[in-house]
Amino acid sequence: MSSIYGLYERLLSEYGTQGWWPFLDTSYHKDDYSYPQNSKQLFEIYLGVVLTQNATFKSVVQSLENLKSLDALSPIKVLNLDEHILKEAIKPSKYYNQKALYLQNVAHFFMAQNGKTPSRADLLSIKGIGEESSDSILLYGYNEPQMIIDAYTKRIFTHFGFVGEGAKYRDLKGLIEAEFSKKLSGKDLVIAYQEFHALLVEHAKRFYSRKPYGCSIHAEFV
DNA sequence: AGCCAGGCTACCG
DNA sequence: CGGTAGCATGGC
Repeated sequence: MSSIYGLYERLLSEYGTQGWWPFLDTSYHKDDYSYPQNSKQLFEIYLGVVLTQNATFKSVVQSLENLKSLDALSPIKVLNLDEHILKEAIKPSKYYNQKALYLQNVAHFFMAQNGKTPSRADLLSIKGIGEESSDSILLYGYNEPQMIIDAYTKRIFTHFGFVGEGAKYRDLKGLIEAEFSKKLSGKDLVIAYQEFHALLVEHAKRFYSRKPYGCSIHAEFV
């Protein structure tokens, strides 16, 4: 087995389903893909997406808990929060000056959206939301079939030889989506993208933090 | 004690 | 367009 889909199946058998996104809401259960179920959970994804940019999972949880203790997990409350307080709350997630602005931007956007599903272009127009953040919001927030490409995905795919060093975001996204959309559709496709992304992160945390890369799974695909 | 985290914007050529 | 400096904390 040497296909990209084969890697997905192999990682799934290795680590199992990850059932992923919301950081704070403990009502979220693995293998239940019906989330987010309300506006609060949806906005938490927007917050998490911004905070997680080049930051660790732990630090994002810390920041979200700080915001929660300030009762500032809703867009209007983020906007009403004193800027200094907001920055202090999200400090663990780095770049707090930039991210405070980004959080205000997504809060405005979220309210203007009024429940509608945004387009990818709309999301990209927000200062602070790039390609990965857009796809994360669409895939986990709105269950739209958009594969997320992050630094780990690129690292693993380059190491496996699926793409060259110079591959760009759209190259990786196109490659994966072309193969997956031939095999799956509808909700199954969304779930596969969610799980594949989460599995790549899990795998990368174990084996792709530091060179030399590689593990037994890589050897199976050479 | 360093190294490095699930990026993005602005600005360079 | 493609490439990269700057952002800037804290866990391991």
